[in-house]
Amino acid sequence: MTEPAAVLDALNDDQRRAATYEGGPLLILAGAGTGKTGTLVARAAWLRGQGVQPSRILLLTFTRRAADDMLARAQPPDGSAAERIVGGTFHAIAHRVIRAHAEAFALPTEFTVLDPADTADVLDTLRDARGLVGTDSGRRTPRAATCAEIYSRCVSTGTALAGVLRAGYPWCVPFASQLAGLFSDFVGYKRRHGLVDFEDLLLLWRAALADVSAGPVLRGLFDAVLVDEYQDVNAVQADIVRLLRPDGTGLTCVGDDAQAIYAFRGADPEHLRALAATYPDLAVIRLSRNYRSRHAVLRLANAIRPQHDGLELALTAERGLGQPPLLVRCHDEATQGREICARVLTEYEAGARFCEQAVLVRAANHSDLLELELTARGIPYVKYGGLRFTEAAHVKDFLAAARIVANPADDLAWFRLLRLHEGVGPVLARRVIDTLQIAGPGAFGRWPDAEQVLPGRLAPAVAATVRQLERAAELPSTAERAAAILAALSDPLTARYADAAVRRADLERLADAAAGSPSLHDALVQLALDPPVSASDLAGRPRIDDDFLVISTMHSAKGLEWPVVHLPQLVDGAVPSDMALSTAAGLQEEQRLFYVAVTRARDRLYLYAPLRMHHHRRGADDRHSYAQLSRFLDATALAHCDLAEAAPPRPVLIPAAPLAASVDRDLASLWGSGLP
DNA sequence: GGTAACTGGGTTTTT
DNA sequence: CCCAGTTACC
Repeated sequence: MTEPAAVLDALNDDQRRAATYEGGPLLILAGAGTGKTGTLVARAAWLRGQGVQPSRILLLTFTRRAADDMLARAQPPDGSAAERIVGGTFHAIAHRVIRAHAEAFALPTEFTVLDPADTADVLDTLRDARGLVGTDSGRRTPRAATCAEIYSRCVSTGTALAGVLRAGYPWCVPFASQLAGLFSDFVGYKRRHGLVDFEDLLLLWRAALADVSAGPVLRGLFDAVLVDEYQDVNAVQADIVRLLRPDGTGLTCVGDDAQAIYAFRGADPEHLRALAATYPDLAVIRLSRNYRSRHAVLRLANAIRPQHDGLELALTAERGLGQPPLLVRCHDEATQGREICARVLTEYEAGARFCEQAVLVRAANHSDLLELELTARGIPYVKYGGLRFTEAAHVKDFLAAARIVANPADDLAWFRLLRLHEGVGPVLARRVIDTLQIAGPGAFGRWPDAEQVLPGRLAPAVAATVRQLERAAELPSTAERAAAILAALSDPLTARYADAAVRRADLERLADAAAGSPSLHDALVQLALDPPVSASDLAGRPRIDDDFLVISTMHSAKGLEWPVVHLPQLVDGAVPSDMALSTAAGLQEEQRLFYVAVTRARDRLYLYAPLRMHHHRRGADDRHSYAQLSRFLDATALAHCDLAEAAPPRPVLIPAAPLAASVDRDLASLWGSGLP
């Protein structure tokens, strides 16, 4: 552990003032790249120096990576419990609290945590009863995942259903009463089955903190609370922080309202702006000396940064002038793909390895064409964001089987596992589950009855899987159980997926990762709260000599930096996303997202704007449209950029139509042109 | 009656 | 590419 004094010596004046602030509640307004993490770590060290026990310091973050990062820097990894700072994501800490007092929350000790996909599955099974299927009087009903989003938005913003629908889902307004019914069914279902979703984790923690007898106990566990990325808290999380530190003593919040990009999951930078009203004695310390980016990059960043009264901030460069961002106009998306490849290679030859360069996109599919081009040219890349590993079908199958082994009463898991078998659809699966009376104890014991429900030709395969899972439940170690589950799924997976071998390799890694947990249940909670971003993520870091270009969504890039950053698709409809254009708030969030993307670059920043956009459509009618340069690149912003034109597409040397016609004539001659 | 195979329409971001 | 509706098969 580094001594507090040494940690403080490494700080600049503002950072040191923040780290050693002795008054009441403190807001550190930390711009991008201003050494926020180091300051927070130093503050934790200073608090220890002031005699605060590490175990009485709580550090709340939004990603586990951020939590691990800071904990690793703030304390030795092998200290005793009393020497360790308590840290994690809001959800992870909530889970810890609830699990420790499960009986007070009327939950089984090993309650199941529903991830958002599980939530959508539950809603899917419940929505028939509320007439939320198919097309209702010509209108398409919201999809299960959309219902889940709406539910989550209501809860995490504390807004009534009607308001959420009006603001964000106007096309669902006609279904308001069905949705209301669905949500109340959903809550009932969760309570009956001992299920807890992400929102519940926070709600239950907040309820405990607000409780007359439990509140003071939970509050009293900590002397200091440090909250990272405060601009990303939702209403419930803001309440939790307030309940943890009602008078603000020992509270430190770090954030930057210009980097708030999670409104879609209920976050609102107003909570950060409201801190001053909540705590009249709030001190605000700004960190504006930027140690990441060159001055030329920061000029653009400062030009596009949205400012708010009382929280203005402009970044000043500590790393020299550098080159201005380069805006490259491209004929179309394919040209853009070639152009990015070319510039990635130029940078590579100039000394920037692939892993020192990142392509940041607004939506995961914006890199589709680029990926084709990268593959064609043999440039290795890894992609972050977009589809998550745990959303792949085979991973869900494995997790369902694991959930059955951990808790045979999990009927949602049974539903998925049974349908994995050839010939078993929703109706048969439901019947089997009803026969097994899954909700009660001893479900496995009733299997012989359930087998009678299945047609003779299907029963043996399903029975084999179930027997193996039953035996897996009796194995002593997590590792053995995970292996047994994988073995049980072997046959059905092979039958279901053409690429079963690849998928099995994924699952072997998953099983290995799970083997490290004290119990199968712990492994499942871990996976729900902190899903691996990709299959490669599970295997640990790629080897040190491996060099991959990084493709990431702008959201997943938050908090990271690269020497060279490429930002494609800077046209209206992509950046900003057309999904966000209808509201002023949506557009502001897009602008903050663009700000986040720009401030990831250390040395060089490339902006790309295709002038012609391709729209994927099945069949022959692929369409193109002419694209407007992103509205974020107005005259002020462009004044800080250099401009370039991409190499034009190759001219057409031979007109294609006559060639095609001659090939068609040759083909026709093979079977004669006319039939008798 | 129930499942699989096909077809047509819609695609953001994630703890 | 996923999802929902339709059709064709057991």
